[in-house]
Amino acid sequence: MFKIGLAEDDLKIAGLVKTGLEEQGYLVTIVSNGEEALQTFKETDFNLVILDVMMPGMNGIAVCKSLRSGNKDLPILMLTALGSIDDKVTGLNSGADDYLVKPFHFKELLARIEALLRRQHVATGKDKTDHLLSFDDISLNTYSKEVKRAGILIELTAKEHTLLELFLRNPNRLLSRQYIAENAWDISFDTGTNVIDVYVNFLRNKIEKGFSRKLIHTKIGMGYILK
Amino acid sequence: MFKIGLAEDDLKIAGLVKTGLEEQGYLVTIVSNGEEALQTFKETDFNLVILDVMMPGMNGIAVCKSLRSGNKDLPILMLTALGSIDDKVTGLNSGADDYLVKPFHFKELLARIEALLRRQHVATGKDKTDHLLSFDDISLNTYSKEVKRAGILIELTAKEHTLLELFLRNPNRLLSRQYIAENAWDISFDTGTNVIDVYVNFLRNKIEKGFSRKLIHTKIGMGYILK
DNA sequence: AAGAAAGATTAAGATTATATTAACAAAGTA
DNA sequence: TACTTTGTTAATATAATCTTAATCTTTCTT
Repeated sequence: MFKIGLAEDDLKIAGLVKTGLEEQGYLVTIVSNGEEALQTFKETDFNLVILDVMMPGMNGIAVCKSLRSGNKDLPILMLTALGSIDDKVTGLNSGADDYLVKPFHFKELLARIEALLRRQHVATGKDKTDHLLSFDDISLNTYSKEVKRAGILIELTAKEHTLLELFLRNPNRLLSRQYIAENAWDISFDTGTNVIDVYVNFLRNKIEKGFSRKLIHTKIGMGYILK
Repeated sequence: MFKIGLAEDDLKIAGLVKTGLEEQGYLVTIVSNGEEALQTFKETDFNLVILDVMMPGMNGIAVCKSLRSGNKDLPILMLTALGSIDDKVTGLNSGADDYLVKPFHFKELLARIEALLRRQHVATGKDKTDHLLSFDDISLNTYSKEVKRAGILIELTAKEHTLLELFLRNPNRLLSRQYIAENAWDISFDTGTNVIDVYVNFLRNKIEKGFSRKLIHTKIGMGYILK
């Protein structure tokens, strides 16, 4: 459940946006001037705020700067009737993440909100679609434990699954045998075992045989990498 | 130094954007169709990519989706002549972070790029490029273990990689054989070996052959220096 | 300039790393 | 318990890397 703050003095617009967002399952808090916005949105539990630039008293730009100085993570979307380029640039430079000009289509506002939230969540690692890992044409669902490549279901054993998950959580990154041993097995010292090699081989047979692109590559003397 | 990828088939626009961004200190790589975009921007060292939606062959939406599946972090900005709301929504929903309609003002593009990069930096908490070592036109990614010179991928063995990394961590600094032996090999006393000389030679063959500038220079009686 | 020292280059052999297979052990299931 | 599946170890084959040592080239010293 995402909590969105909306600072907008035009009550008609505010109401429409609130209704629309609530239909999408968002929790919306409306304020109608800059001071109130600053006061309310300082709270840490807002996932995103929408600021109108033109408001009585403190304007959106000032609110944005002030919010930014206290909370660098908060996604801020500016909303305004001003359409001139300089206004947009000023808005974005004051710390906003996006800028939308009125009149706007609700659909576009929604898409921009989603883009911002998506990014926020990817970056902070707590994406709501976190259980879906994918790379190239392979995907792994940590809930259903289903693995598919190019749409084709692949059956993996528990260890193979764990190993693939480790690779999918670290794409384009070389994983040393040591690292794999610690994270997919519970080996913290060198036991002289070759389980990892054997399992990489098992995994390759299942996810690469019959497909043209290789996924797991060997870097001799270093480890394995998914790319 | 941020590296930006630009996929745009209109060479006039591409040129203008490139020039403008380069004036701001960005490094810009242009491609002119979707397939090329996918191929080039899959590389791990782009900080942001700009995709035109309408391109010959694979379009921007498809490129965006595919890039997203491999790299969740990469900021993507879509650029297009289509101004309809549905196009914007489709673009944003395919994984883009922002969407700009042509004709646009360069100032706005720049402000939006800066907003995206700012967010990226804030969200990841630290310089996202601290695993990238570089000197002149050579770069080494300590995550993916990829080495490139002037954009060309160079395959190094484990020892060669370790040796290059040592040089890149000590640019413009003379490294004695003793120092190299201790840090890239595990030799702490003089064994009378010439492995280092041999490996510097191997490394030179891979990173200097075919390029005009020398990187590793010999200081007779002292050691080697990267400059 | 000649000889000595330092470094570059090459090739062969030693060493190590990896892929693959099979056998065995452990765990789960009927 | 017997059977099946999964996980682990070990052995082998193959390939790549690393090291050594010999020779060639350049630089330094006298």
